[in-house]
Amino acid sequence: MSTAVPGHLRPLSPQGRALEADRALLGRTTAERVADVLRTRITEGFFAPGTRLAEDTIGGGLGVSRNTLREAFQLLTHERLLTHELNRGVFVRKLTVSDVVDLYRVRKLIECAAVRGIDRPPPGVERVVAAVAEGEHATRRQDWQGLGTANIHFHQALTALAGSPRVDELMQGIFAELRLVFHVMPDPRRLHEPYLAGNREILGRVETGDGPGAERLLADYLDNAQEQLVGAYAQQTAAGE
Amino acid sequence: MSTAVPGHLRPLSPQGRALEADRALLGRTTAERVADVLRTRITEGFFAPGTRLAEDTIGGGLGVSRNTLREAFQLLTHERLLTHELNRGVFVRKLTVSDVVDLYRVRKLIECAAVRGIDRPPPGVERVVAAVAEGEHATRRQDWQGLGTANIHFHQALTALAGSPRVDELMQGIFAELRLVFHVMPDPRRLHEPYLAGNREILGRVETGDGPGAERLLADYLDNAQEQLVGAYAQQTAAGE
DNA sequence: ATTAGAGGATCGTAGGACGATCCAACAAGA
DNA sequence: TCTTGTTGGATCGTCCTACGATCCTCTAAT
Repeated sequence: MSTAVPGHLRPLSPQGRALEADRALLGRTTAERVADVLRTRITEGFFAPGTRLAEDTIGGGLGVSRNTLREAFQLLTHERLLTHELNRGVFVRKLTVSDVVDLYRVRKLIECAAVRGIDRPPPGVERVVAAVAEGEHATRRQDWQGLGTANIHFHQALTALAGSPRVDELMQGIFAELRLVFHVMPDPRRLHEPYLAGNREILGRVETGDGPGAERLLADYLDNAQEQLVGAYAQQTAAGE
Repeated sequence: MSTAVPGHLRPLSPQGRALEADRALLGRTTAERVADVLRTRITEGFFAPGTRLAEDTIGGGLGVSRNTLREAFQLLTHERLLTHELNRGVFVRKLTVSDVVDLYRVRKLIECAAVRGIDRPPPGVERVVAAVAEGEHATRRQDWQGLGTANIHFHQALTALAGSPRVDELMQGIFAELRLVFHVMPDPRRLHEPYLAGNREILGRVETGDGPGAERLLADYLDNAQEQLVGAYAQQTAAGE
């Protein structure tokens, strides 16, 4: 089951605060760790969309009981990474075209709103800067997979500007779903490289506190990306069936 | 576990379509039905925030096995209605003041964005109209609890204008959390009645296709509501401890 | 070729077991 | 008195087994 931060321990001493990071390793159930493993496998493409994850096979392979595994499955089902069909089992999610459209609808709504209000260099820009650098680094190494990841980090950093834990969580899910889409697409370079320049441009606006400018760029950026992706994805999924 | 719509049955005949509504009762696991029961209990205030839900007690009371119950708990934990503490069990969530602040941050972000783009009477206004009517009806009957519900319906209808299933789902969770807040507040009339006029006013703007106007009203509305609620909630929670 | 079964695989749910963890109460020591 | 063990009970985390229900596939009969 999922962990809550126990809020009633004791007032944190400085040393106590230093250990806070390690808490993630402790207060976690097996189911959560299993979910972590599977999540990674899925988002990295090891389990392709449509793959069936049988309780027996996976549970046996990971050495956990069916109960525990089912809890992990449920976690991931809630994140929309798996779909669950009654009496048939769980499958790696296969997104429809209209899913992809909705993904971009949400992105436009949230990401644009997150930057619109900016009127000075906002707290949290460092993460945006870091993500752009990460993308350029990956490009130099011709690591297109890594570029895709950096791209996602860029947009996560943008949404983080909204300063809302709930929005961050929502978008984390959105981006995880997006990865599912990316994994059925060929040629990751063509998929990700075109947006590198746009990222830097948007970063420029954010750094100078030009929220409306950033929003405009971002909106165009996302419209473009959606058009590209949806077109290619429609073909891809049509071909796959 | 959660149910996916089986997409491979057959093209729906007219009669088949008529039965679609009943499917909710069938293709659902026990865990989901249990979650429904508990969700209702929680949002209606039967289980107050902070209440512990012991596996034994609840499972025995509902006549389901621990496995199933744990799945239901997990569902609700994901909806943030329960918190789970390792080796201690699950509790009805107690929101902090900063939770409430975040709730309103998200509402402002989403709801405003949902109405901003409007430039003509949008599809889906009927639901907004209906919600306003529901609120006025409840007021006439002095049903303040019902007014609160109508209020939530109003805002759900607004967010639905964005036309995004994912946004709808997010906001459904947000409003469920909000109910948790309402239940620790006394005097539901003072809590909900002041916003009745605002609702109608906003509806007016939406109906005439004045998106920006609706957004402005809504932003003020939400700022006000947040201020009111946070102040009272801070007192209330401080008093409760 | 279509349809109706039969069989096998897998899921949904129940129920039991046992170690691990937490909490409260109590005892010993500074 | 306050602090620091110690102990016991309650509850959780995880595993295991079991069995009916459901779905899928393959075969046999029309």
